[in-house]
Amino acid sequence: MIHVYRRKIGDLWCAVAVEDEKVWTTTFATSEKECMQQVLENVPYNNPFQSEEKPSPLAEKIFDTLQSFLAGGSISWDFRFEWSHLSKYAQKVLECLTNVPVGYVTSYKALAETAGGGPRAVGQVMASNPFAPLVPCHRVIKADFSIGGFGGGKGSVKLKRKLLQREDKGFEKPSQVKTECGMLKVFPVKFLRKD
DNA sequence: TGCAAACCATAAC
DNA sequence: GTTATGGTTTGCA
Repeated sequence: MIHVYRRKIGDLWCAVAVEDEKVWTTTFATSEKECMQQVLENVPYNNPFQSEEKPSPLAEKIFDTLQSFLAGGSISWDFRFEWSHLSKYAQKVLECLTNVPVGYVTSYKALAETAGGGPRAVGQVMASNPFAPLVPCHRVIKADFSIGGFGGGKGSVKLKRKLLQREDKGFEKPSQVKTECGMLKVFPVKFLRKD
């Protein structure tokens, strides 16, 4: 049985779906309705699930993590994602992405160069990212440093920008990080085009 | 700038 | 097997 929980953290709604010690999906949105809708989309359709008020210890831990993340902190990865049902390629892209630090962004292109495939394929993976925002899909932008798209409704691109600006650590120069697939280029949040 | 064509993994037929 | 579809990129006017 999969259990779904929700909570309002700051000005955002967050929700998680967990089963035993595994995390199926996490998500966030500006409204409770959107948020719940997104979680349900990521739970395999014929799996039984139930929605509950009182968080399990694991859910509690994830909410704590989300809270510190939304306050601008980094994430501790001491829980297990259930992503074995995702394609090999998707797993690879998501794994690479987890290495992008707070205060930096990367591009669809750079991610494609490291994880394989093409920029649009990377976009596909982002669009169906089951672990937002823990797997930081909001830190992926277009190669020209414009903001790019973002899942989940209308004002969501604005939300993406807001999240990134909240994460800005004042870094000045591009860098690269090590991933299981090789080096990945990352850029300071500052590089982002204002528009 | 703005538009068309190439790009690559998936989902739907 | 084939076609359509993106959170894209590039080239060329």
